[in-house]
Amino acid sequence: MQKSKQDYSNIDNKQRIIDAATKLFIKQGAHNTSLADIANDLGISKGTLYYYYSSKSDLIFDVTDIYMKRLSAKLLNWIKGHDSRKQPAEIISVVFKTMFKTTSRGKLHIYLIYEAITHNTALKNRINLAYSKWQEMLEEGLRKILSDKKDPAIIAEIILTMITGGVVHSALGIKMSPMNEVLPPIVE
Amino acid sequence: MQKSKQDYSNIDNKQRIIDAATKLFIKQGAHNTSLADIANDLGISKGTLYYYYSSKSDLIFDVTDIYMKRLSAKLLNWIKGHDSRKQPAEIISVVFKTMFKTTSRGKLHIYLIYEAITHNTALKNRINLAYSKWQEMLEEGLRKILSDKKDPAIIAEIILTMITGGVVHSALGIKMSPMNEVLPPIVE
Amino acid sequence: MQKSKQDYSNIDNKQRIIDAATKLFIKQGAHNTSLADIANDLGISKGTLYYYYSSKSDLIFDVTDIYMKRLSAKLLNWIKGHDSRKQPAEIISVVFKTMFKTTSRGKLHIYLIYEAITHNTALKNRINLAYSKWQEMLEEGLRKILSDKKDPAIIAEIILTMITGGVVHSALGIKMSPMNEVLPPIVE
Amino acid sequence: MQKSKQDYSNIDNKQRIIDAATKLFIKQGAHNTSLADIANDLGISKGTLYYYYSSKSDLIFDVTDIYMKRLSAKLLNWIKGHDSRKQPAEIISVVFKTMFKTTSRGKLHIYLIYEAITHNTALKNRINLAYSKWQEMLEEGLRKILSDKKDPAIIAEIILTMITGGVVHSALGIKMSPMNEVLPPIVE
DNA sequence: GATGAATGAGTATTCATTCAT
DNA sequence: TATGAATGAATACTCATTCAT
Repeated sequence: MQKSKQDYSNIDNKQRIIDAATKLFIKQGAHNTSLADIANDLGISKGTLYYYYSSKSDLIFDVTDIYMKRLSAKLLNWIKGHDSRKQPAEIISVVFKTMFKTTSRGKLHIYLIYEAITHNTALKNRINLAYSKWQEMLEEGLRKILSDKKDPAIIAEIILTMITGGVVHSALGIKMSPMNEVLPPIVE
Repeated sequence: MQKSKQDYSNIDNKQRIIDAATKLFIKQGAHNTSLADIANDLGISKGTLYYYYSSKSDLIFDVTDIYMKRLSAKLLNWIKGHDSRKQPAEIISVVFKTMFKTTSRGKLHIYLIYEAITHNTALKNRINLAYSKWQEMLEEGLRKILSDKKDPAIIAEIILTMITGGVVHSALGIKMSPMNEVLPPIVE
Repeated sequence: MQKSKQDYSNIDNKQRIIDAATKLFIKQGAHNTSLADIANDLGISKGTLYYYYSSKSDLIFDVTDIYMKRLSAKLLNWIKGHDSRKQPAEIISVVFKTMFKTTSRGKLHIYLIYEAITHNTALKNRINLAYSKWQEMLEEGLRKILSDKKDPAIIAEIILTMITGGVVHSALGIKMSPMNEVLPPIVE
Repeated sequence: MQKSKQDYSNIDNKQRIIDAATKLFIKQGAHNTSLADIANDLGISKGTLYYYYSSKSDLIFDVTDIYMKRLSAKLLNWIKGHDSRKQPAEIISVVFKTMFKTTSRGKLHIYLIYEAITHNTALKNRINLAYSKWQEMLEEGLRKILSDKKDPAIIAEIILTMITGGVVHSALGIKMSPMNEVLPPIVE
């Protein structure tokens, strides 16, 4: 029992670190956030940080992992829950908005992608994995609501690409038209 | 005369610096390229670099500026030159290809956007400006080839968003369907 | 009874620690072996290590102590056992070989000496003690096999110095002639 | 001219750094001397140190190189200058003493060897090179003063081994008999 | 006896920037 | 114009040691 309790607290501490890191990454990007920043934010020593994470990239990986899992969960919820009596554009608009809102949360998405691209590593694979899972989930969800003329695979790909592009544009402050104007030409 | 000649050579030197910087930014990203790297590559001293650029972000700005101008020029060429007898999807596919011929050029795009987002500054405005110009140009070009049912403004926006998203996906190594499969549901 | 049993196990644990430390010191040197390395190797916690050894240098001392005792024992065996009908050079060659069978063991010798020199302490005295004992033992052994013209004290000193030098040279990869070519000018 | 002057001062600065490093290495060993120590000692910033030496091991290499060259020069002087009317033991005693004195200067010799052994690299080769040169030089010198019965190569090897061993012993505080008692059994 | 957690001082290295000449 | 030299603040990472439980 004691052991399990200890494990639990250990996980809690890791979670606390991830939370703080996520918060700071959102503000400044991973590259511009030092381990000292994170330790300071948590009121712990840098040494303690290293007790839980033996390198900065390990930490970045976990931040990414958890972030991606959260997005996947949201997508899954949507697939299970959407009301098929509505218009396709309207339905998809919800996915888009949900993912977009989470995604554009402080540019984290872009920062993590940047890390993946510049420092190669496992991160790229992790993000790739997430994207192919999303592609599958979206396809499955779209199959139920699209007319037979549309290929769910292609539409899913378009939507994913637009989500990524939209996140970047939003971080750049480029204005986007509302979804109910943008989506119809694609899905209807 | 002498002055004008000096100015000219001054501009040449700036251009040389920008070229070297661009080359290195493509390879390693702006953040991971030191001024020493650039100076070395050119065979000049860091001091000389500072004679032409009083800070690293000034240099990054100029690199971005020139890069964006070049992309705009490519887009303009397309508008003037495209053959309106072809299918819309096919035509737009060419835009995409001309703008980001190589993955490495796509990487530069992301790197510069990253700098713009993380270090705020004038860079963001510069990129914004480029994007709105592209939006206009695309709209104008699309007006000639789209059926009346489609709104060129919305389609232009979709295409631009997909270009940005596509560049990112390609840098991540996410497989994309060929444009001529992706675009039809949107433009036809 | 219980107490004695506990003591016994306590000694066993210390011995296990010394064994692991020795193994790692041979590979990486004492300076480059962290207490975490040793604890990991043993599958115990760093805390436990500190239960048995209150500082790293205490541990190094014990490693040295046991190592030196083992070498002394080998030398003693030689003195008791050598066959005086053989040539002196041949006999002494055996001493050398038994003491430093492997280069790795030779490396340990140097590493420990380095610790003794850089961190002064008791270590230097401990090693000194070993060397004077070896000097005595060698003298005694040589007395039996050398011709009367040779002073066993001086010859013993020469041999010990050459052993130390030889160990260092071997660790450096400096080629050495075989002992039976080197020793004759000295002992015969 | 100005260039040559600048080069010269650059070399002077490198020399100043090497001198300070040597001094501190003698006191504490290379491993225990931080670059901050050296910079402080010189009253310059760590950044400046890196202007001249791009890594610590580069600096250690140069310290070793210069130290080895100095020893080689001393040996050369001896070969040119010794008086062949004296007894062999007496002559060699001078080499031994000269090298020994320089060598035992603050344990530097051992520290550098330690670095070579633990951190492999180019250092080992550099030291190896020095040793083989010394072997040759000693051989040449000995050929002139030894009786025909002695093989100069073997005697040179013995002497070098004893120098290395003697340096270590001296750093450990192990007493050595005077050379005129130690050498005769070897060279006469 | 044993351990997990926490620490803080230290270490090599990087880099944009400044400035006298 | 051009540069070599100097800097100092920052950064990721290491490790012996302590201590409450």
